[in-house]
Amino acid sequence: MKASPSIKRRTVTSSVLDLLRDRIISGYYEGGHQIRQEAIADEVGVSRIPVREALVQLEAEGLVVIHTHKGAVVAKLTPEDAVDIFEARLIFEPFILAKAMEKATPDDVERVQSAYRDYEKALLAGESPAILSQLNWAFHIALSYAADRPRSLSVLSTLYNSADRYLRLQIDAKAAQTKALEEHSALAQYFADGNSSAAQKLLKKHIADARDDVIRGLQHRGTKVAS
Amino acid sequence: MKASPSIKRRTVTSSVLDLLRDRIISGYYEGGHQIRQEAIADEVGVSRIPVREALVQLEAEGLVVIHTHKGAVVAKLTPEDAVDIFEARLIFEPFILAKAMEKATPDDVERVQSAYRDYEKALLAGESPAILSQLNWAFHIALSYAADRPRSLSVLSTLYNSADRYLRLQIDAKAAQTKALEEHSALAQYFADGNSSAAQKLLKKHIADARDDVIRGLQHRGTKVAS
DNA sequence: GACCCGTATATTGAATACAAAGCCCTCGTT
DNA sequence: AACGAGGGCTTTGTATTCAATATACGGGTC
Repeated sequence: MKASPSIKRRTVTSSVLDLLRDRIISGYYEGGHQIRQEAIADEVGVSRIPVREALVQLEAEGLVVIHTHKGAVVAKLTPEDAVDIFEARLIFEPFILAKAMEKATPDDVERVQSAYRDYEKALLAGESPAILSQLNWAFHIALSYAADRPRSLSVLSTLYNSADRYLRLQIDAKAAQTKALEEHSALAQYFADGNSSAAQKLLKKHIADARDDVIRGLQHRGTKVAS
Repeated sequence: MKASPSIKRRTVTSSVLDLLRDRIISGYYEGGHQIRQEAIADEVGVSRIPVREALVQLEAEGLVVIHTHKGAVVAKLTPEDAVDIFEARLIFEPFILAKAMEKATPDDVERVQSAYRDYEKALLAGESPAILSQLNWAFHIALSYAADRPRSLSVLSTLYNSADRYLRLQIDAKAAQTKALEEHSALAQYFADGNSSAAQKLLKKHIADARDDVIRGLQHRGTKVAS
């Protein structure tokens, strides 16, 4: 089974899907925002059918909630939801990492190193949060790649997208990004050394810290986001 | 499998979704089976639109794979996929169980007991595999309910549906069901006693055994299913 | 003035109709 | 006979159109 998600030809539905997902994750659409099918359709210059299908997929990803005959609303960001997501990652990612490290080849090690360098380069270049987020995720993907577990990867990917929404509203994004870089450096080293237990431990801390930062941030914002 | 019975009004898409999901999980559609939109539409007496939307959701659940301009194919059952799914559950479910037990109230205990009795009753009554599977899942849901983690539950639910496909082709279903009943009994007891570590340990064994049974079964069937 | 109920409108759900891509078979060439 | 080009057929992707439902507004009643 060759996991090749890119073989899918570009379709209108997928374009709309990417557009909407990006707007939700980036915070352009805030939690509670109602997404009107026709508004999107008119804006992009397509019919409502691809928009509908994109929304269905977004609901499966947990980014929107669809109420029958009432339409799609961007999922709200709450502390409870953040804990739900980040702790799921907390349990899951180190497990996948362990599986990956069991089977990792030199190519896999190089993939991790490369992903690390890409992130570092982008951070130093002062790239946008969107770019950094993407490369951050690419690094985590690289860590998991060798596990060769499409299902688990899919679960992780969904969780990450939702987690990213919370990460994007960090107050001091710069500090978080720099901290991430340092931890990625160590993770990449442990990966290369085959030190699985150290890698897992650090990854857990990495995610737990992110969770705590997010929670703190949400409390700081008060009820503004919750409701 | 009725995730949200009361909230969402019954829609054609959801009916088709349930129908197709059921056919895939039950094995009526084998892995590799091509699902023609128009065939389903004609059979049910609806247009292709709801069928398409149902297929999109099924792809998100990992039950079908959609190739652009080529259509939907029922996901194949392979040993690698089974390991992927069952080990994801193996890591995830005990974690959710622990979270649930931290917060469980007497009502939650009663919910687990009730789910256990329902399964026992159905097994003794010689109910169909479909019914037993549903009640089996209902028991696991009951164990997780108190955790109050919708995201994690959703992940678990998806994993379980796919896992169920493998469980359904067990050679000796009766033996597995009886074994499950015994383990459920002990799990329910640990839950009631608040013995979290014992419960987690048993749940892990429960899932690991299921994984091993499934793998054995797949090997026994040889290449017939794999290809 | 508050509340209930019907109607009007906006928005989604589904069906029909049209466009485009993939597949398969034929036919011609070598 | 093997191979490749082309065309027709099948199936999916998208647009357009019609139907059903929820929300908002207004009139009537107490």
